Amino acid sequence: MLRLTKKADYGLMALKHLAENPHGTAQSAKDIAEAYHIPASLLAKILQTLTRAGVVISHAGLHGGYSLARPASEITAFEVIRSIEGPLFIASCTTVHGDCDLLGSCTVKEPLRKLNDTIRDLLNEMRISDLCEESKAGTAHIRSSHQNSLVTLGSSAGSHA
Amino acid sequence: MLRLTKKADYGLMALKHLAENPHGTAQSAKDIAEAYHIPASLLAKILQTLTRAGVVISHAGLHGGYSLARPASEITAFEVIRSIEGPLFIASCTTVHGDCDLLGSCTVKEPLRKLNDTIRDLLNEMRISDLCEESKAGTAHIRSSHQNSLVTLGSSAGSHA
DNA sequence: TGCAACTACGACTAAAATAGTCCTATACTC
DNA sequence: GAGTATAGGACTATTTTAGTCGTAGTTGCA
Repeated sequence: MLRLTKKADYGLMALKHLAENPHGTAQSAKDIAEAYHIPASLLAKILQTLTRAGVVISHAGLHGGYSLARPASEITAFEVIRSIEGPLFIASCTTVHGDCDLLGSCTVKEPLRKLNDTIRDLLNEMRISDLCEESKAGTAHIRSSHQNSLVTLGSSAGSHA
Repeated sequence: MLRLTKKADYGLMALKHLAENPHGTAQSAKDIAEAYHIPASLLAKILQTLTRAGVVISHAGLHGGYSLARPASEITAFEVIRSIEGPLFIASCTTVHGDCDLLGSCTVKEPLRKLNDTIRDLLNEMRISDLCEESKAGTAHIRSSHQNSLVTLGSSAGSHA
């Protein structure tokens, strides 16, 4: 449920890759794509989108490529995903303007809007630098301040699969 | 981003409808579908799925239909969505078994898994009865304990297109 | 100056998921 | 047994996602 598209996945991976690049030098879409075995031309388009969104900086020409526009700690997962996937809403009936196909007859829109806000907020607090820490530190923490209110549910959720 | 399918939407709406049914008598898929202007045959299939999942009880024959298998307060949004959409994971590369298309090369799987867990937990705490309260009480609260830490971002998210 | 390596971007095709329909069988009530 | 309902599989249509291609523009360097 609630799936990210591959493009968003690839985008996050590429940004993480750039963030981990020690020298901050530009890396070509092709090189990054090869590192993760993803289609180079597709990743190129994704990085172009992220360039327009101001998340990365592009550098054309020989030895060109992409680099982060800001420190990894200042780039949120939310802006990356929204840049790539566009502004969507969890309830499929609702559009950007808050409209609803079903108009008055849709009764779940409001409750879902709150859920949507919460998820957006979670993504807003997740940074590219967090992705790096995760893989380095083994099992880390996305945000310690959340843990008391949110991660409590880890136990109550054991009933799935 | 992170969109629910229409089927899940319809399913939640139908369950909310059943939960609000004062007498607890069975309601036919056709009647519910007409109330919300959604395709009757599609809703019928969704309700059949929910029947198999043990969320609703079906009653064939004249004056038959569907009713909740349990009190609305004991049915979570999570089980409804998972029943309808199947067990998915937020990272598109990951399957039910925790596999990843990209295998070792996917670096964002782990951090996203935590996000996935958190979202699942949120859905687990959201009950059908909550959907009903929302629309009655006007603007209610899914979980008051969330508001201080999360809903702050409503403002910070206004910066996009 | 000219080539090679890169980004930029729109048009396009392919594949997969979602949405919705149809048909037949079966169950139940009156 | 007639009528109304669920059960469910097969099917089609639509939309979204994924990925490709071609061309144009930019830059660095020999």
